[in-house]
Parts: sequence; C-alpha cells; structure tokens
Amino acid sequence: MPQEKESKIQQKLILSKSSTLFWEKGYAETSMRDIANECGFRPANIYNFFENKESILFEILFQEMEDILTPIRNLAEDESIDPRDGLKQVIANHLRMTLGEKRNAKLLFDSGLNNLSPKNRKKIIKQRDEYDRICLSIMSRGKKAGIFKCENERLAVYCIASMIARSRIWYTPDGRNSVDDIIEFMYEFSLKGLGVVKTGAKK
Amino acid sequence: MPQEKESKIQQKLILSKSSTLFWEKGYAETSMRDIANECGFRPANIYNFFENKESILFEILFQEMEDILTPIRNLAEDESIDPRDGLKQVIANHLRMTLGEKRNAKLLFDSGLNNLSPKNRKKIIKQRDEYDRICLSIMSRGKKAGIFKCENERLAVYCIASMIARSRIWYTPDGRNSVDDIIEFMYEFSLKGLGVVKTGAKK
DNA sequence: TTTTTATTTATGAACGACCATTCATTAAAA
DNA sequence: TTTTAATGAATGGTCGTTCATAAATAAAAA
Repeated sequence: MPQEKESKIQQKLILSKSSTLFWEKGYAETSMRDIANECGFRPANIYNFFENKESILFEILFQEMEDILTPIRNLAEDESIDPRDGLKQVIANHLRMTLGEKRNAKLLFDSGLNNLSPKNRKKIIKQRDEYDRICLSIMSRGKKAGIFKCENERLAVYCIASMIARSRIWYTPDGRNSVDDIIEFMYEFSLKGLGVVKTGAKK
Repeated sequence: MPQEKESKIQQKLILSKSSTLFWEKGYAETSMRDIANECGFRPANIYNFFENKESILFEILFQEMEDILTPIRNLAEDESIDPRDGLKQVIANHLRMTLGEKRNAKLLFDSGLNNLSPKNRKKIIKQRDEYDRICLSIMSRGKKAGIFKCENERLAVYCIASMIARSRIWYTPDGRNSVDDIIEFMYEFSLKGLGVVKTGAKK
C-alpha cells in the first residue's frame, strides 16, 4: 500500500488552499494566517513545509503551467497531426484547464509574476515561451501546408491565447455557455480568423 | 487666464503618479508612502485631497474606463455607420487607449476591482456593461444586415474584447509590431472570425 | 499698500493593525 | 530514541490613517 507520506499530504493541502485563496483574493491580499486558518493549523506550521510565502506561489504557478503544457508538448514536433486539430487541442486543453475547477478566478498568473524572485520568475517565463513555441510551430506548419493564411503568426498566437486566458474573467459556470460551447466557438472563430474558409471535418 | 486651482493640480499629480505605480506594481503593493514620495511630499498630505487609498483607485479606474467609452458612445445607436467601421473604431480606440501611454502595464483593471467598495465597484461594472452593450449593438446590426455571420454574438464580443484587453500583457512598445499593426491585425482577424469573407474597403 | 484674518497646503509624530518570519518548546509518530 | 509535526510568543517591519500644528497662500480690512 503506497500510502502517501504525511509531509506530502500537508504540502498538498497548503498548496490547494493557497491556490484557492490566491485566485480569489490575490497574492498580496492573502496572509499566511488566512492559509493556516483554511488548513486548520497555526501559521508557524507552514514553515515546516515551505520556505516562505513566495515558494508557495511559485509552486502553484509552476504546476498549473505544467498542467497546461504537458498535454500539448507532443504537438510541437509531430508532423502527422493536422494543424487544425492541433489548434483545437490547444484551445480545448487550455480552456478546460482554465475554466474547469476554479471559480471566481482572478488573474493570479499575470499579477503574480511580480511577486516572484527573479530566479523563479525566469522559470515560469520559460514555460510561457514553450507554450508560445508550440503554438507557433502549429501555425507555421498550417501556413506551410496552405491551410492557414495568416500573415503574422506571432500576433495570431497572441490573439488566440488572449481569448483563452481572459475567459477566466468573464466565464461563469452557470451562464448560458458551457465550456464546450466556448471551445467550439473559439475554435471556429480562430479558424476563420486564420483564413480557413471551409471547415475541414464537419464532425 | 483660466489658471488651474492648486488643489486640482495636486489632485491630478496624485492621480497620475498613483496610476503609474498601480499599473506597474499593483494596488496592494503600492503604499501611500510610495505615492507621496513620487509626488514630492509626505503621505499625510494625500489626505488633504483624497479621502483614502481606495478613492484614488476608483478615480483612476473610472476615468480610464470613461476614456474608453466616450469615443464610442455614439456607435450604439447610430444606424448610419457600417458595422465593420464600428468594429474597427472600437478596436482601434480601445487598443490605442490600452497600449498608448502606459508601459510595463499589468492588469490593474481586473485585479483592482476587488479592492473597491461595493458601491464603487458597481459603478465600474456599469461602465463595463455599457461597453458590452455598445459592442453587442454593433454585432446585432451587422448580423441583421447580413454582414456578420456569427452565431453567438455575446461570445464574439467577449473574444474580441479579450484580445484587446490582454494585449497589455504581451505588447512591448519597442517590439516588431506597432500599435497600428496590431489594430489592423485584430480588425482583420475579427472580421474573418465573424465570417466576413471579402474585406469591404481595401483602404 | 500694508496689515490682519481666514483658508489651504504641508508636516512630524504617533496609533493600532496586520504582516511574514523566527525560535524555543512541546506533542505526536516512526 | 530519533525524527517529524505543531504550537505560542515574540520580532522587526510596513501599512493606512489620524491629528495637532506649522508654513504658505489668498482674501479682507485698514
């Protein structure tokens, strides 16, 4: 029975509670007391599992970015995948990660970068660069194949990623649009925006 | 000679310096001492011109939103304007406001809402609703005229607005793309995304 | 114009609150 | 017995804000 070590359990508890608090109230507005309260112990105990407040933030940002990256890492080099499907996978995966669990989500990712030490900030930015690279490679292949007719691939990536990332702001789980609706809409919108006239597979 | 009153001058100075600091460092991370330092006097003096820190934030957010709204208020009802031109005006105006002066811009607008009192927050949200209404009315007219072929107008508005608002994150004034480049790209991208096949006027 | 009065602008010092973090110590688990 | 988990108390710091007061400016009266 590979029972998880106690220390790992508490670490995960702290990360989980902190994540909710950071997203809801913001990093600066969340105190170590808030986190400890939510976990059911005193603030001092947090320091048995984390070096300081910043390391908690970093762990959260890094893991979340990793969750976004992992399912699409293969898309960058795999030449056998239709760029349209690649685009759809990126959009669907990112949107599901973004809108899936969290509620009342604010923009921890963007504002939180400022609260990181230069060393940790660099690590997150490296993840972002990888995300950009994956998307760009899909764009390039789509363009080379004559499917995408976009002039500025980088701007296209930024625009599409912006639509996705910002959905955190306006999306409400009980609204008129499901996550799947949004995925479908953004995919079609992006495809047309990229100059793809006829939808490939009518699925 | 309509010389400005001293009190108004200091108020504007405080607002200007605070705006820069809030955008660069974030609201919570900016102290009244920071603001006073930037203005060249002591913190206590700020309270001769503003009730408290929150009222400064509110004034900034409200004014900025007003700057975005004012130039496009006429677009909501004016039936004589081509929806394509309406769309372009919204994009161009908003982007110019967003990317124009500020640098190192973070997402004050989104995270800052949490720091407002319920009463003030309601006022800003009212402005946002007006923005949405203007965009939606342009969409509807474009759709009714058979120009836009979008199915979900609300999602379309959110997507386009997201591209614009988030450009604050990735835009750099010294980068490869000028503001005008971005305007042109987003306009074309949105137009195609909305199903407009042939560009109306080729400039 | 000068002098007096009122008003505005600016200050230093202090307040209470909360902050992240440290540390010696105890309780629990291995 | 050794390691891990949890605690209470305390530290030094920063925060927004208040307040009595001083300096500067404007208005009114002489």
